[in-house]
Order: sequence, then C-alpha cells, then structure tokens
Amino acid sequence: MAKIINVIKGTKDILPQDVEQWHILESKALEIFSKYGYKEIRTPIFEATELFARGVGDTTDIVNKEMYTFEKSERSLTLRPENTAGVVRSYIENGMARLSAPVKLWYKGPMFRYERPQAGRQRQFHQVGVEMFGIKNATADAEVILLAVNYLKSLGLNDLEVELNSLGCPTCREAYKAKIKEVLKPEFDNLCEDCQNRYEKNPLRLLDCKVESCKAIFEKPEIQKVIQSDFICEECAAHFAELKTYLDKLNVKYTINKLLVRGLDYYNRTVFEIKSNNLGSQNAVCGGGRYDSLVRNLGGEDTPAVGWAMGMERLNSLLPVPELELLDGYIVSTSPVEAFELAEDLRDKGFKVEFDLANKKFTKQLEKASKVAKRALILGEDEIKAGTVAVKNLSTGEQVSFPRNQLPQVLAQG
RNA sequence: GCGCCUGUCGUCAAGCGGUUAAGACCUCGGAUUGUGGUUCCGAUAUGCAUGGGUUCGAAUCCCAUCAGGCGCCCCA
Repeated sequence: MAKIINVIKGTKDILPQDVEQWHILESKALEIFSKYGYKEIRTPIFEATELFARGVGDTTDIVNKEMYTFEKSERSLTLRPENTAGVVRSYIENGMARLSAPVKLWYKGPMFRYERPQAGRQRQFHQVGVEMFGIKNATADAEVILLAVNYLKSLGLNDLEVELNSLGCPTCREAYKAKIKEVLKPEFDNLCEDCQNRYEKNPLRLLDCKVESCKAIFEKPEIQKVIQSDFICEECAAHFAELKTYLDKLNVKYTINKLLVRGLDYYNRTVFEIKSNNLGSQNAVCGGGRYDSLVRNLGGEDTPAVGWAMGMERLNSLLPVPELELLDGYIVSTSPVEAFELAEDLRDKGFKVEFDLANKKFTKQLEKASKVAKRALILGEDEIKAGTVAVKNLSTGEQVSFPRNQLPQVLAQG
C-alpha cells in the first residue's frame, strides 16, 4: 500500500455528517443579516502582505508571527488571517464610499493563522462577520451588536455574555497609555518578560496579563485606580453612554470589562466580545468593535466603521448535532431499469430517493432502506405487472400498495 | 515559541515484560431465493505511530522522531 497523506496540522475536513451544521450557520446568517440590509461580499483568500501589515497592525501577534506568507513573482502574498482588512480594501478599491451610507457588508469563509492548534483554535478556521461603513453615531455600534446577539439567538444561543468597553479615540488613548506607563514605571523590573515588551509596544495589552506576579502588581490600589479610571474624553464618553442607552432600551444584556482590549491595532472607541462558558480556554465566539481610522490608513477617505467576526467552528461546538436527514423513499426492486425509472420520476418531482445500485438480495435492500429512508418503495415482479408500488412505512411497519401515479401524493404526506 | 499528556482495526477501546493482541460499534456475508429495524452465526490487526536501544523475550521499559490533545501566549 502506498503511503497515506494526512491533513495538515491545524486543519480539518468538514465531513458529510457535520456539514448540515454549517448549512444552518450559513443560511441563518443570510436570513438574519439580510433583514438588517447587509449584502454578502466575497473577497480573495490571499492578498498583498502589506494590506495586513498596514491594516491589522504590525505590532500585533497576528501580523508578527501568525501569517502564512509566500512569494510569487517577487510579490509578497499572505493568506488572509482575518477579513476586515480585505473588505476595507475592496470598499476603497470599488469606490463604495460613493454609495449612500451606511454601506453594510457581511462575509463568511476560511481564515489562516499559524498558531499552535488547541481546543477552538485551528490554523485554517472559518469566520462569519459584518462590517458597516459610514456611520459615526453610536446607533451603528448598537445595531451591529444587536445583529450579533440576534444571529446567535436565531441559532438557539441565548445565554452568551456580551462584554463591552471603550478604548477612547487616539488622543485620549495616548494619554491613558502614558498614565499606565507612568504608574507602572517603578514596577517595570518586576513585570514578566512579555509585559516588559508590551510596556513599550502596546501598554493596553499589559492589563490582562495572566502571570500571577503581574496580576499581583496590577492589584495594587494606585495601579487599579488608573486602570479603573474613566480616562476617555468627553466625546468618547458621550458616544459610549449613548451606546449603552440603546443597548439598555433594546434589552441587550452586557457587562463592562475595562480590561477588554482587542488585540488588533485598528480599534477605537467601542470594543466588545461575546463569550461562552462552554468552550474551554478559547471562549470568545464573537469579537469586534469600531475602527474609524482603518479606511484612511489603507488609502481611502476618512470613513467611520464598525464590525465583528465570529468563529464558526466555535459556534458549531456550541450547537447540537443535527440528525441526519432520511430519504423520502428507498426503492427495493429486482429490476434496476424499473428502479431507475421510478427513482428519476420521483426525484424530478422533488423527492429524495435512492435504490440499490449493486442489485443485492431483497432482504439486504430492505435492511438498507430501514437505515436510510422513511419508507421502502417495493417494486418487485408483482408490482411491476400490476403497475403499483408497495409503500412500507419503516417506523410503523405498515404497508399499503398504491398505483404508481399516486406515489407523489403518498410521499408528500410526510 | 514554551509546558504537560497521549498514540493498539474505520470508530471506541482491553492489555501494564512471556496472551493465539480481549471486547463493543460500524461494515460485509449467512440463517432468510419478496419483507427490514429484534435475534443467532461467521468474516475483518502476522499488527500495537515510525526508527533505534535494553532484554533470552517488548504493544508493554528507555531514547529520538512524527502525529494528536490540552494549557500558556494570542485570538474567532
């Protein structure tokens, strides 16, 4: 036997028995997002590396160590690690700024990140996401969050926790960063190595460090005071307050998490995550926020935007496994020609029908029927002569013969 | 990139230095030449991730490699 070739580490086959779940995620996405006026967009799976370097941010782990990058014809290309940058690129390139705002887009598809696989984390995984361009008001943030919650509800996921925070605008955030650095300066030598790096690169990400010694430092009153302080400027605070009002009125439950810092550089003001307790350590099913400077950073007009993405594998692991659908009928026959004709006739009328292509013995065919179909459609010598089909209900055992032309009505009865 | 754990049939597994490598499910065949899902019988690993080593003897112990899982980090 030749050597077997395996799937690549961190990738998975989506097998026939699991595909129904994916259909549910996708069809609900289309259904719910359409109600809010979102149109689907499909962008390429690879893009210029620079798009992600500039878009996602070159201080992020995603760009620094997790990208699948390759060279072709002296161009550096990268398999998309997320899709916001790609959608923004397309928005700019296709002149969507000329469309009447808001421009609402949604997408689904595979993303690629070179990370160590574990529960809820693969190297090729799938996201559904939405992006809304052109509205700076908190109504946009609210609609997008509401949309996420309603999509999850439509999947039967009602009790997930929404966590919310505001990062402020670049101006007030810089001031906040400076304050954090200042108050942590005396402790610098006691911080873990990662935190010492983050101190310079991105002080905001210091705050949720899980190393015990760092946690202890952050517990100190004078440091907590800075962390918990409402550093954001008046305008940002008003925006955040407005958002909270909408969510309250719309009965969206949320908790404020001051430590919530999305790891992507482009976020400002609103950031949020939706988490589940049933997912192990990778517990976020949804993450998103506002990114008002990304369009400009990628060469477009200054355009406010909000969006989020959900991990489809994580969603699936929260959903019950749907039962395999049974055929409407399985034809049991000794005559392949007759079986073919009947099968095609019924398929043409919209029914799901199979028969035994190997022409096995009668009992074997019936056994197969009982496994894959609601009923056996028995089409033997006698029935062929009489122009009938014996319909056997495989759960009750009940069997009645009908003229062939009545079959569609009989099958239609469920 | 770091830490811990695990690799025995398509799947779930027993075995813990000497066995003929249990068992169950699935699949296939038969009992049953037109009546299944219940039952009964039978088939299916010269093989224990791979390569070395220790031993009279290795699926069992040791080392390496590979693969998988989980955690850190990060994120969906």
